[in-house]
Amino acid sequence: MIYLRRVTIKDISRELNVSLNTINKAITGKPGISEETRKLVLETADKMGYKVNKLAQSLARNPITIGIVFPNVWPEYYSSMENGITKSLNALSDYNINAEIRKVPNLFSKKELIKVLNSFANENIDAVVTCPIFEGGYEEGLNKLINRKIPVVLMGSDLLNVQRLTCIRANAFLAGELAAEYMRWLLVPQRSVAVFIGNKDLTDHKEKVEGFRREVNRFPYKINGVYETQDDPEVAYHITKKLIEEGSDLGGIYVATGNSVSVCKCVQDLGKKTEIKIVATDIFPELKQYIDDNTIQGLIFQNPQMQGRLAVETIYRYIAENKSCEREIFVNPQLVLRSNFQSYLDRILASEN
Amino acid sequence: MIYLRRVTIKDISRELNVSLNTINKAITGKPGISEETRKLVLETADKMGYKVNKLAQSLARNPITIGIVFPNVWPEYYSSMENGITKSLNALSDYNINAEIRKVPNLFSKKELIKVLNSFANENIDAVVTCPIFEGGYEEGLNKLINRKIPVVLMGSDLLNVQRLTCIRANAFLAGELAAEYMRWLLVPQRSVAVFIGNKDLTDHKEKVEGFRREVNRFPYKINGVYETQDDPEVAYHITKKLIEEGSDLGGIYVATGNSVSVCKCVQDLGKKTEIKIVATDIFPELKQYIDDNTIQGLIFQNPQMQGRLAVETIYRYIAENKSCEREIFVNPQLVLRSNFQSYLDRILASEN
DNA sequence: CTGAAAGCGCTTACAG
DNA sequence: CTGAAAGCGCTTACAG
Repeated sequence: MIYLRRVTIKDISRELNVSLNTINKAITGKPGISEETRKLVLETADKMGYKVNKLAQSLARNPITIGIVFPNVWPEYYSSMENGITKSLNALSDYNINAEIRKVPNLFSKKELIKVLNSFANENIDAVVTCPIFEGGYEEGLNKLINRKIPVVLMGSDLLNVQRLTCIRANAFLAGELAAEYMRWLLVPQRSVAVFIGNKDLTDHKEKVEGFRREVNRFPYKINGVYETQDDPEVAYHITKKLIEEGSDLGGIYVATGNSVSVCKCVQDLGKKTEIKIVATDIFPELKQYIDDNTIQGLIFQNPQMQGRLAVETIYRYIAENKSCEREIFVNPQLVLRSNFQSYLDRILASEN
Repeated sequence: MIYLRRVTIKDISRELNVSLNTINKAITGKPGISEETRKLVLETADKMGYKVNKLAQSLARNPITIGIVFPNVWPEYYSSMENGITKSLNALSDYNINAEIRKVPNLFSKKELIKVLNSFANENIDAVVTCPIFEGGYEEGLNKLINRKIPVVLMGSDLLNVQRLTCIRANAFLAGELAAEYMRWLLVPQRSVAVFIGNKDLTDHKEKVEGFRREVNRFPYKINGVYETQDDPEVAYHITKKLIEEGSDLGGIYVATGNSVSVCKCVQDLGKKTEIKIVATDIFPELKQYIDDNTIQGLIFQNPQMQGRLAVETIYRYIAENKSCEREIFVNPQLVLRSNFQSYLDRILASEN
């Protein structure tokens, strides 16, 4: 392979005897030239094997600003996501792109979220990333942005009644399936499994239950019930305790939400560690002890960091490079056991500083 | 966050009344200025919060060429690796970097490999990536490069007696551990497990066995034996058949190398599908049917594509950005089950075009 | 050891 | 609708 100088707009300019400005307009699809000229330029560019140099492009154009807003909860999930966002922003910092990150207090802060979205609409922001939690209620803020042609990327869960650019989220259905498939090997015959979620109204949690159900149907075991922890560690502890004391046939718990630490504590407190198998969700340092002492047999890692990275990269490509994107982008869950837990944790912690 | 113009070398130049060239020399560590000036420039740059713009840098400097050579075998592994390499080269194409990729016929082509390395040494190549398979025998070619200060990155396995820049490889030990930990749940009590490798002399395969052994020691099951398939599907079939016909207590097979398809076929032919659990290695389309019909219960994915990506990115950072790198870089294996197999396969296939 | 100039490949006002 | 010029932030010969 011999090094070949790349074709540049100068080459096209020379070839066609047309100014650089005209070529730029043709290639970037900007108005102000005749269709005839545009066609000629595009054809010649294609023929000559021209490919735009993104570096030169970024260097020359005005900076891009992304507005980002998400709830200040579930640190093991949202901090990791923010981390992914920050990481990819840094990676793109030379590309003349920057961001404005804001947070709203909790999952239920719809009004606060709309307020932030409105302020983005007035601040000359080029694109917005946000995390809706429930199935609706954000339209007021989002539609104002969309009407102004500001692309919106949703993360975590989708909204059906909003013309967002794309939605990036964990494949929750697959997470549920994977948990059920693994649980099958852990379970002693004739035992049933309880599923813990945060709240039945959360799309993400609904889908996990659905996936888990579907997969369980293939196997000779049953779901004991689906329980809402309301994201409260005490509730999680209490439900676990009640289930165990009921003396049912409980053999496993799939914790599809946070609070797995409470569940582990309870199982240990009641001396049921070897009897009840636990498959939990997400990876964070507090889980290490429960992994090491075999209270937890497996984890479903949702890779929130990757979701953050994809959000920034997708927007960048859309705005700076004019590239279309998939209507939905899924991040696939991974199954993590004791032996590889540490390697995941290391990677997460390493990327946090 | 208000948009702040970045500090550039022009700003420093103005501040110190020193030419751009001098500042460039100070910052890039090039010779030709006094220590005094260098120190002053570096301190001022730091104080002003200067960060180099890599885009502008790449645009201005001469192109970088990487020489890459690996054996033309194990397509499910090396093609994926090459794919990762090509992908990241494309991603970096605007950065004024290109590559020269060569292949040698097989695992044992030491002489051919050395010949390619020698030609790289004479071709003004800025860095070399190669895949040694055995523990030695490549020194002649590698040391010539290293003596000429051309950085060498090893992939797949390491060489102890060579001053390579870094070695990027799958964490084979962890792959073995993970396989053993999962196998534990699959295995019916009192059954043993056979381990299939390609060749006992391959570092990678040795380490897998070691990791598998270590983890098995924690559990109440035994290793039936370690068998070499010599990368021959017929040998793999034959060994499987012999083991099953011996009527031993065989309950599972960990296929740590290629040829898992032969193993599956044999197990099916002898009607032992439900009795013998299989954990195999790598992900490729031919495995789909054996995953779907539950002949294979799990896969250890070594992410060869990621290894390729990391090789290119590491070299780029080292040469273009003058960044040091870790002495060893490990890619961690992942456990894949039936429910998420398709999502991995899709990703691999999608990235192949 | 230091500086002034040209150039990398593109975009962006601005003039015609 | 089209063009000539300046500029993005750096590097690279070359002159002094």
